[in-house]
Amino acid sequence: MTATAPEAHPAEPGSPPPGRRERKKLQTRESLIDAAFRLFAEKGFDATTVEEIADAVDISSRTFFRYFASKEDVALTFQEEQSRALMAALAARPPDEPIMTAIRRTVVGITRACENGELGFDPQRFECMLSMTSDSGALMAGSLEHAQRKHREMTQVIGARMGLDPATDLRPHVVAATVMAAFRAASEALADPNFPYTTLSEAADAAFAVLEEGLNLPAPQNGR
Amino acid sequence: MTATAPEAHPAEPGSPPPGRRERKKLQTRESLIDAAFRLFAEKGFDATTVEEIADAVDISSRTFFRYFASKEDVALTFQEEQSRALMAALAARPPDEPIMTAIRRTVVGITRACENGELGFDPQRFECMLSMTSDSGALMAGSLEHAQRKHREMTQVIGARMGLDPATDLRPHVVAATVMAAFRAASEALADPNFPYTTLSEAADAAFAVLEEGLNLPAPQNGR
DNA sequence: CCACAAACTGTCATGTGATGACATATGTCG
DNA sequence: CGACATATGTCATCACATGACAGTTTGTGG
Repeated sequence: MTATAPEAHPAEPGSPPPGRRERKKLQTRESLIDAAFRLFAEKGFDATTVEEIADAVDISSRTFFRYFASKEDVALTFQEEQSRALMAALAARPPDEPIMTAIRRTVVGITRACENGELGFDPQRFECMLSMTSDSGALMAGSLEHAQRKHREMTQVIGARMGLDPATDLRPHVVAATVMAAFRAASEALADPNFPYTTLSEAADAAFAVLEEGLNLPAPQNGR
Repeated sequence: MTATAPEAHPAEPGSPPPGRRERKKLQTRESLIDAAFRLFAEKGFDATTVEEIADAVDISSRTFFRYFASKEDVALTFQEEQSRALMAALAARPPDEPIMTAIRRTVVGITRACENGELGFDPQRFECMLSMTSDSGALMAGSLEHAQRKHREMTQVIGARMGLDPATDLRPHVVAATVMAAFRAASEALADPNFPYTTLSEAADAAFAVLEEGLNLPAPQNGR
């Protein structure tokens, strides 16, 4: 968690990964993720040990840690892809949209894509992540920390879109944080059975709607 | 982190703790916190081991874990007190204040109190927490998770103040999340030397100001 | 094709956080 | 004081994580 990851990213160079070595590495990595999520879904995050994951792919646990910095890290690959997609989609929105509108549409769009499995991975993983995250405190913590790190990138992207320098203007920071917040509020509402929302994208859309209405207003007792 | 805490709270019953046993327990607890923060300040959070903390108070490390559920937990006692104070202060605001205004004043007030040591603990701890949290990923994660848990209480308090039921209305959730977000944005701005803020309370006030102005507006190139 | 360098892997050892089990010491109360 | 509850220490154990070293595979160049 705390240490720097072993940069085992999906690889970026030329489309045909030059050597067989690279291919094998990628394959091992994917197998690990697969096995991990299978076990997570089956026994939960905390109850799954690194050794089990490693055994499932027939490598030593030591080697596992050469692919992922921590157990959380495997699960977080998911959020990593998600936020990568999100950032890209945001950058592609028409530049004349007001910022929150652009963000709302982006977030809701990406979330929906996740739910529908249009993002290159099994939508079951999406659901798996959601439940695991609320079950395991450790994963929750890791997930929040990951979001926090992404937050910084997000601030840059938002700043660029707003034409404001995040180094000197607070506004991009506040916008970025607020977006995360809306998303988080949506997650909680989704977990609560009292709410009518059945999908995260739906709940997120509602949260953004609240945000756009403005927050300060409803003074306690009189219809505003 | 993930497990439930050993409910070793400051104790709540009659002002004079009945027996000597309770007193000793309380004292041990305080000593542990003291020793922990001394070591944290000296060597950092990650580099301090539970054994060292325990040794400093001359108890076994096993006993340490009977007082605190985890190493993070010791550091988080701080945030615990802080959010307790915050929640109380919020509930005490005049009920006719618009919600965000009430929150802004509460948060800024409590933060200032922390900075000035008016909250029953050494303000150095405040600073210590700030730097530790940004240095240690583990503590950062723990801190975020703690905030997440507090978030739920906060949502209730805010809901009550707004006269809205958090079980069926998204708005209290979004407000609570947004407040946390503003606070977090302020923390980051404070860490960045480019910003002119020298205290967290100052940065937080600025963040809330941005929030009150509204977020959606600045379309990229033309004055809104 | 062979030799060499680089990189991947396994094994072993170690440190740390966290928890269960059990015996012991200490405070509490009749 | 004696019975009881609770706190603590010791010991054992597990899981995550990392460093060190050796063996193996792969890529490269003669």
